[in-house]
Amino acid sequence: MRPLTHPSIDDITVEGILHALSDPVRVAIYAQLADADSARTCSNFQQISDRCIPKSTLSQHFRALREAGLIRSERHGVEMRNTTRCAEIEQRFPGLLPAIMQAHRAQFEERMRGAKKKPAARKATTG
Amino acid sequence: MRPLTHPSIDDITVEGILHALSDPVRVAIYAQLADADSARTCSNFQQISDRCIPKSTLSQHFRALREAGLIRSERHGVEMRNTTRCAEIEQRFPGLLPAIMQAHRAQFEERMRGAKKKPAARKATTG
DNA sequence: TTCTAAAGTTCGTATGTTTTGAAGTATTGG
DNA sequence: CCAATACTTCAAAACATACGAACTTTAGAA
Repeated sequence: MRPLTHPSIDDITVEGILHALSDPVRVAIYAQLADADSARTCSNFQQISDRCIPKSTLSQHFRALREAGLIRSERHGVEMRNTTRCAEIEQRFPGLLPAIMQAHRAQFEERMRGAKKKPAARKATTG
Repeated sequence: MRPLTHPSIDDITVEGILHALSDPVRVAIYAQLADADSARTCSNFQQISDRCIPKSTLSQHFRALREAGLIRSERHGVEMRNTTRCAEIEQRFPGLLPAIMQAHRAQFEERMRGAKKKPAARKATTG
């Protein structure tokens, strides 16, 4: 088992952050970590999530977040505790994470509202 | 040539925006479009960019931006004029794009400063 | 110590996405 | 109609992602 690598704060990139958070599962994990202190471990998140995501897939998602510099992972006994690096990132890219998470919350709430009335609606303009 | 499709404002997602802007070429295109009114066409951007990016690749990048809802493309004669949809997006996800573009600028300026002194420096903590 | 369970990680493969040269499509001007 | 311009589409290779199976690490029990 290769040792966990975390990028130094200076090696964290905007592109890396955006790519990591452009996945619905990863942004949900990150939101859980940032929001409360719940879902700190891999299986903790697996239990909480409504969708059934395999362990191996979740492990890769945590790795992606870690290598993008968004979270820090530490082994505690048999489990892996994950925490956000939001304070560091806030210093390097002020306002970035709050704006993304705010937009994410807004979208989530909008979907909740939409789910009550119209089960599925698609639209697209042409030209 | 299939007609251009632009998502309606309600179908634009945070994940889609983040994914589109997680590519260095696309975020550079978007920055050009948002910043000045330069680089509005595909070949216009090709001339401005320092890297040599094939036309077909650029075309795909413009498509990705368009389908994420970030830009609007209109044919004017033989060329394609691209404009940002930032006003619409600002209404739907307030603060998101400004924060991303601000972080992008900060990173760009930092790279410019770094390029003068240390040509290449990598660091990573372990554990 | 050895066994077993729990929590993650890694590997291999199937599947999906991205890049790019070559060929194709609109549009304009001669 | 023909040539030039400015893209777009296609197809194949390169690269990335998902997930089951097998593996590693740690803790606690026997």
